[in-house]
Amino acid sequence: MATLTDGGKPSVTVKTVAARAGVSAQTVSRVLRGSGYVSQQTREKVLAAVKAVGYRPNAVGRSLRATRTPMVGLLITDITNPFYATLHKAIEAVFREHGLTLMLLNSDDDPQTERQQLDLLSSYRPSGLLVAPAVASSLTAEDIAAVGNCVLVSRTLPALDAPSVVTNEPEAMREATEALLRAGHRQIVAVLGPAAASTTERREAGYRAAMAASGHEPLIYYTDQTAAGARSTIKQARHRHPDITAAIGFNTPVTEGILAGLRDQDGHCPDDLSLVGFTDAPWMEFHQPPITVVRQPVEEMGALAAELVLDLIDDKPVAKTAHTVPSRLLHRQSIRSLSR
Amino acid sequence: MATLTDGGKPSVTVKTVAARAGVSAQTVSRVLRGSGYVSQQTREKVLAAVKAVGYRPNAVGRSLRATRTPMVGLLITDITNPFYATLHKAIEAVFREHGLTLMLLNSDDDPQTERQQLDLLSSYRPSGLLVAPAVASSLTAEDIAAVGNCVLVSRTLPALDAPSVVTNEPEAMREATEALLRAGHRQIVAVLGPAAASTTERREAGYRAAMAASGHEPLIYYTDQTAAGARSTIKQARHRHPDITAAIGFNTPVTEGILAGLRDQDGHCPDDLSLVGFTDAPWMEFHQPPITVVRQPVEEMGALAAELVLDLIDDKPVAKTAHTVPSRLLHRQSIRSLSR
DNA sequence: CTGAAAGCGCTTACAG
DNA sequence: CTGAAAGCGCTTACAG
Repeated sequence: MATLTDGGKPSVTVKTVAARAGVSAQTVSRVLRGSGYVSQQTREKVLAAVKAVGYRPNAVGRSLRATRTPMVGLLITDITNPFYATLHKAIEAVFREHGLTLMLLNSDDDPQTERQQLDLLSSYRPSGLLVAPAVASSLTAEDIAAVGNCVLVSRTLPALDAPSVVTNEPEAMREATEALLRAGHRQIVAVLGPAAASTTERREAGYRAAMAASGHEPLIYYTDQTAAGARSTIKQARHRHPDITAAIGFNTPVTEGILAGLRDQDGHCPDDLSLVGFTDAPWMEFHQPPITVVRQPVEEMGALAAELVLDLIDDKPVAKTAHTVPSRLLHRQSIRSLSR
Repeated sequence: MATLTDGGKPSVTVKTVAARAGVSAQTVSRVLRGSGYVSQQTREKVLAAVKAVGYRPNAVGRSLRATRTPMVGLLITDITNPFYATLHKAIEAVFREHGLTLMLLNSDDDPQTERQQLDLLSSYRPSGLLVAPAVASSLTAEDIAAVGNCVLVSRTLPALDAPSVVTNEPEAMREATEALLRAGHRQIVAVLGPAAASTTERREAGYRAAMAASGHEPLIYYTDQTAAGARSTIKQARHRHPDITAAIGFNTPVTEGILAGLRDQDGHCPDDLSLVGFTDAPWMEFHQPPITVVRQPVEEMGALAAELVLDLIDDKPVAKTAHTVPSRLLHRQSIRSLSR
């Protein structure tokens, strides 16, 4: 197998094709790109030569000449979070139609790794960038401008005045909290993500608004947004506040962690703890009880974010504001009614 | 924002740095790569110049010269299948340490898309490739040799004589089936993936072996390996064979589909249907009942596959055989005992 | 220890 | 409709 540096056999390039077809290299290029006028006869000769010599285009040469690579980065915190996996799929589908490659980069929610990954991406001179910034992200407006055509997804960052795609988290979270309040719950713990994340802030605001409006005390726990973190957090919370009757899960992993922790304590949902999740997952539908959840339109968010990047690439005007896609509360059966 | 073609301001290259530092371009290159001898004084001058002019390396130029890109492709069927998401994460972690970028490509389990994605990857002249081939994959040994340093993951393909990383599916599946048989089940339906997939073949073989050894009739349904497909399949199976008492789920999505379909029919696990899954997922632990499952060592499989690619790149000998990582059955509570 | 030259594969002006 | 020249940014021999 080839190493990174060995020469190997002389490679097949446009020149090889040109020689075989008896034309010049740029005529080959024209035929291959389908741009400019080429006579039918020449085209056929070239195509035949391409087959004959087994030519395979080299994207690196093309990118170097173009000073841009037809590639967009997707810099997220964790691909094993199903929200991001679904987002990736939706974005990729849009870009593929437009001949753009989506390059997935994991930051592990670590600012240093995030910066490394961005530098890496940036070294390929990509055409655009989609980011869900890390919690303590150190990315600046300049970092992002250096790549260009950047859109934030799900998470935003005050320092970055880029367009973003988010969902109406405050309203959706308020609605979720109100559903619990309406069922008679008063001690409702919100198990959130990292305090510094924009998603936490926005969801927390909705929770607080609902609690304040009803005159009840908010109870908030921050986590690292993972199932393991939420699992120990919910146990701690229930231990310290035995009067908790309901919980809200920040995202799918956190909701999983809440249920796992509850089970660790031999508790049952909804008898011992009512639950509302944020972001749907397949298992929530057939879980016993089925989990009431704020359903985020993940595919729609991905598609919109991709379209915004395409608009930026095409120099179309894009508002540097939050583009909001609505979520809605999906009532299932994880809320126990406390009304008597 | 920049389009793909506009010139923009003159870009900062090694030449810019060289001019600023009063040295030649290849001295800059030497300092940046840390290769060859450079005097301490020169190194400092160059580093200062790099900062002063805001130089950012261009990987495209480097790759063109090297005729290889330090990038390995991961061509899978569906990133929203948590198995692949976890696999991606594990592989990426290994490659990152070695300065290799992992490029994720979705085939949607469609042979045509798979070929397009491989062509795309191949146009970047990557250093290696990891593939879980599509069901009716048309990939040939030549296709793969053209990229080089290829390792198959999870799924294999007879036409491809490449090293592969798999788990001991026949044994693990046999063990899972035997656990059901031991609990007194006789009508056990195996809800598998696509008939043509190697994973289906291998898991089916284990299931058949166990059924044959116990003298009971196998009952097999093939699916498209998605939750939606399995959902309608299990309903159909239970309708046609009302005596079914147990099911085996091919992978996480199929196991989800079985539970969803069971619920659609107002059935309950394990009272109306015992269940064993293949491939663990977080929710299976706290589901009521917790799901008994064959746990695949996904991270380990990913790490091993990555190491094999690294070995191939380094021209180390790698056996073109299946490298097997053991799975084991994790007993939880989704099997109802029928013994009286 | 450092530099001048050449070339990786492609495509963009510029001619004809 | 087609071609000769140049250059995208980098690094590999080859000299000194």
